[in-house]
Amino acid sequence: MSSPTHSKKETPINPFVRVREDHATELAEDYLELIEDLIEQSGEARAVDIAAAMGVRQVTVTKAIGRLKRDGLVTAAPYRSIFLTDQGKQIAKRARARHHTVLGFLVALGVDPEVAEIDAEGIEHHLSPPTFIAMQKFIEQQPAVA
Amino acid sequence: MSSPTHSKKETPINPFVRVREDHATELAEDYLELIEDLIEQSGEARAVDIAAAMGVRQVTVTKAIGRLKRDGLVTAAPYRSIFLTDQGKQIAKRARARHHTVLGFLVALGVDPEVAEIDAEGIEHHLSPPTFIAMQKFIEQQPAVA
DNA sequence: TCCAATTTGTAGCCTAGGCAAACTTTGATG
DNA sequence: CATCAAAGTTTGCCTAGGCTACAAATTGGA
Repeated sequence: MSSPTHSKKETPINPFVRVREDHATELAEDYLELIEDLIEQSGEARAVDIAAAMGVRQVTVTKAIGRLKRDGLVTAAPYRSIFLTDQGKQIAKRARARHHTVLGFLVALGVDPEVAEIDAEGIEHHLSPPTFIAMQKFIEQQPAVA
Repeated sequence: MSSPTHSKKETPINPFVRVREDHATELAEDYLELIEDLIEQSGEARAVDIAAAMGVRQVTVTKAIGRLKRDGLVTAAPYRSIFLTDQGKQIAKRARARHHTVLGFLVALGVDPEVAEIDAEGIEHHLSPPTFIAMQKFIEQQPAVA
């Protein structure tokens, strides 16, 4: 059962390597999703609100925004609020869809929504497409939760 | 500002804070579980094998082992192989049980075992007890997967 | 026994992501 | 329009967790 060399982009064979790669993008996704939420809810994304939501100090947000800017995911002028670039919006949208699915899945599994919300945040960045699809199928097949 | 900080700490921690805390212990758990595996499989845990399994350089293993030593989870003399302390064994045992359950759950969900193995590594560190129990129940209720 | 390959350790460097303290900018209010 | 609190930034520090390059110890084979 050696590999039939299906020319797909190589997914890391090593699970630990995969996890390390996931971690590298995970915080960025959380920030982007949060920024989009704040803009929708309150019209703008301010560092003070991001810090409160993330449970970190403002200075930590400043540094994180700097990285997001460097990577072309947000735009931000000093002392002004933060905006997503198109690329940032795309990532935020995918992150939100994934979060929504994982949350729905956990609830369908019977997990309390509050607990599901917390756990979803942890696991949503570590799902390969097949697992994601399996969760979606499970939600669809689920009879009304009694 | 009027509220004098109702100082709760146990439950409703911010999901992002929870994830940060999980990340702090996650690598240690992976190392401990791996070390135990290596000891069982080959009689001893050597840095070179740990490095290969984790997908990192040996120097990275040396540093990680140093942290585990500092935290009382392993013992290791220079140029000798690595052993788990009782506390380390306990953590490894719990980690392995969790891994096994998550893997079984994903497979029961219909995910291909190879994919499940990779995804399990990512998500097993982010499950609260209720979610864990829900997964166990799901496995039990599952009819034999044909 | 001795030597060379393997393995482990050390030194030094890097980025991410945290923090506190001090400073600057903004904007609301008299 | 002066002031001042809130918000944001800068500086400097820390740990975790990666890396390369090199040094030292161990071990197996001739």
